[in-house]
Amino acid sequence: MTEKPPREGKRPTIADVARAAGVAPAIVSRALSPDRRPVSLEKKERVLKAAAELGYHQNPLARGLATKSIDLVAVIINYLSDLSDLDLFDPLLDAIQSLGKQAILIRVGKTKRIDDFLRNSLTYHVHAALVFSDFADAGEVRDLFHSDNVLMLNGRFDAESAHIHIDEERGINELIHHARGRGVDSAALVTGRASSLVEEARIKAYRSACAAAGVRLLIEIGGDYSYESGTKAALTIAGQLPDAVFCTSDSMAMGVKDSLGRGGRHAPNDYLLYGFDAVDKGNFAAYDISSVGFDRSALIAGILAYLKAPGEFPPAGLEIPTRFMARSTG
Amino acid sequence: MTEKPPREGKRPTIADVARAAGVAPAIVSRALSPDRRPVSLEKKERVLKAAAELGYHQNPLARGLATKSIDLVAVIINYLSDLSDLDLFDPLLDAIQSLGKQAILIRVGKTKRIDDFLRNSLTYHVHAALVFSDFADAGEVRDLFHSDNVLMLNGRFDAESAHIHIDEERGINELIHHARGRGVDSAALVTGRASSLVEEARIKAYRSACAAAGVRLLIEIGGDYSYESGTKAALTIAGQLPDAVFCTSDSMAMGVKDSLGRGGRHAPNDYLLYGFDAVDKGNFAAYDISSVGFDRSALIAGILAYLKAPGEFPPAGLEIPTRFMARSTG
DNA sequence: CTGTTAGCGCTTTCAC
DNA sequence: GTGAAAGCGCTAACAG
Repeated sequence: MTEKPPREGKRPTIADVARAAGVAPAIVSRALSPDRRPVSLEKKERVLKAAAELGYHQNPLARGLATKSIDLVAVIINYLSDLSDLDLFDPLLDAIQSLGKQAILIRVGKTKRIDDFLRNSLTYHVHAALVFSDFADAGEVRDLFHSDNVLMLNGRFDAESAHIHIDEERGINELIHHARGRGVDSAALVTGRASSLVEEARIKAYRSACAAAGVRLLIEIGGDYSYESGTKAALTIAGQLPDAVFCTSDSMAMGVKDSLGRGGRHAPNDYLLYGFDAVDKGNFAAYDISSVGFDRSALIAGILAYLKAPGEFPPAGLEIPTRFMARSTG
Repeated sequence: MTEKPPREGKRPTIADVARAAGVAPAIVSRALSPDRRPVSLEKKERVLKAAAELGYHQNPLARGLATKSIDLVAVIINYLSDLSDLDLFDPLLDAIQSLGKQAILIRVGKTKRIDDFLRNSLTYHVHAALVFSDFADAGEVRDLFHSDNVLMLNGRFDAESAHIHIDEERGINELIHHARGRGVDSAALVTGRASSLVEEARIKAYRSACAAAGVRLLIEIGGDYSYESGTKAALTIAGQLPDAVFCTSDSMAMGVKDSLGRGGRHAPNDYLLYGFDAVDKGNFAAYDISSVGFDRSALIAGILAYLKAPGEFPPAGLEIPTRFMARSTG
């Protein structure tokens, strides 16, 4: 595919195509637009032919400047670190690209001054922002993006903001119910970073479900979702092993399993073990941990619907149910 | 932080700041530039003050159009699916952002017509492209990007292209040597997609290292790097269990371990098991698999150096050695 | 050092 | 349906 721009070293512009096709630049713009715009069929064909011959490709910067829009979707996350991230972001990237858009992945980490590195960046002008990170609430995020197309997926939404909410309560209730049914009387809860609203709600759901079912929560141990923090938490738990250990992430449950296993305590014989996330990619035989999960393709579909027509997204947000998934540890 | 643009509903432009500060637009541009550009200290201060008061933020689209450059780095990958991806891309994102740039993640998948969805996109205009995917060779990639700043990390480099090469041969030689030292005489090799140049080289390295060390390669089984493909491969291997099983990814080794384990065959007693990648995030106790790895921070540092000064990158490319890492399975 | 001018490449009025 | 012209917001080049 050898292409020779008319001017050496420079890429052909719309003006070059116009000259080659013998029409005005505006006609080229219309002919090449995906929308149906008024152009005679004959000229349109001439333009298309000329564009192909010259190897013309639109400059998205110039178009963006003129239209104040850009086919970029910002995906804002805390970290890319968990197995469940793989399950989610790989299909998400695919979905975004299937729309002809591209994803710019913003890893917030523990940055405090997020706006410093957002304000002057392209991110500021994206078509839409998908906020998984809990770094900011809906109002702050709206202020941070030029676009109003902000989809909150971090639980920090308000009346104005589009959002998708994972109904974790339902799955957690099922889980506790299941544990109770297997005779669980006492339990330990291993949690993630409490600074997250989602995590906070998750913890509360465990507490109230336990209370309602009559499961005594002997201890709560703070982790950070990671495998390592699970192994550490288990050290504390081992002292007084409860009937069950609930973890707010699968990775932590894996850590708990290995750590307690080293002390000869094995699930489900010596205790019941429950994780959270129900990762697919990480559903290894050695860690077949009962968990709470949801239909990721439903989430992706919801996001896709939002990206396609943000205006038509249900104002009340979208709700995605979770379900308890029994595996071998509980 | 309430900001009121001079014109209702519109964001302040450089012209607004110039007016407020009583200087010319060009002065504002210079004053706000991160580079040291000729501006009197006094005016610079006036500009900075006015900009702050107006809540001015640069429009990167306009700057990009004028300068033909943009602070965006394209990261081109096949999939985001493996544990080793987490180990690599999380710190990589962090590194890119530490440079004030942002990463646009292109997931090629099995797309054939990659250029269709690249040509008209912003990707075309990025500051640099980091090519992990093996979708194209150096020449094609150069043709695909406006920028000449393409760093090949997929093994498909040529004399002209900047590249970082992971010297896998070294680690593989060490691994085979180690296996041989433990009495391994026969082995099976479980491979990934052979379409990848890196994988092809990896397979060859195993073959020649085995030949050199006197290890008979009884069988080669094609997988796709995934855990599932490892479990499948093990079904074939189980028929005639060799002394060792070499896998070109840790995930496949995990699958092999579980699958053979179900048949009562356990490493390292019944056979030796070796993976490849030496993932950290996925170094779970249940899968403490001997593997080949490299210093990921060295790779990140190399990429960072390239992004900072592509012109000063060693023309011969950068070489990163791998090492065998003995764990409990071999 | 400063300010004016001329674009970057595209889309969008708005007359014709 | 068509095309001239006016920007989008910014920076580079050039005189002053």
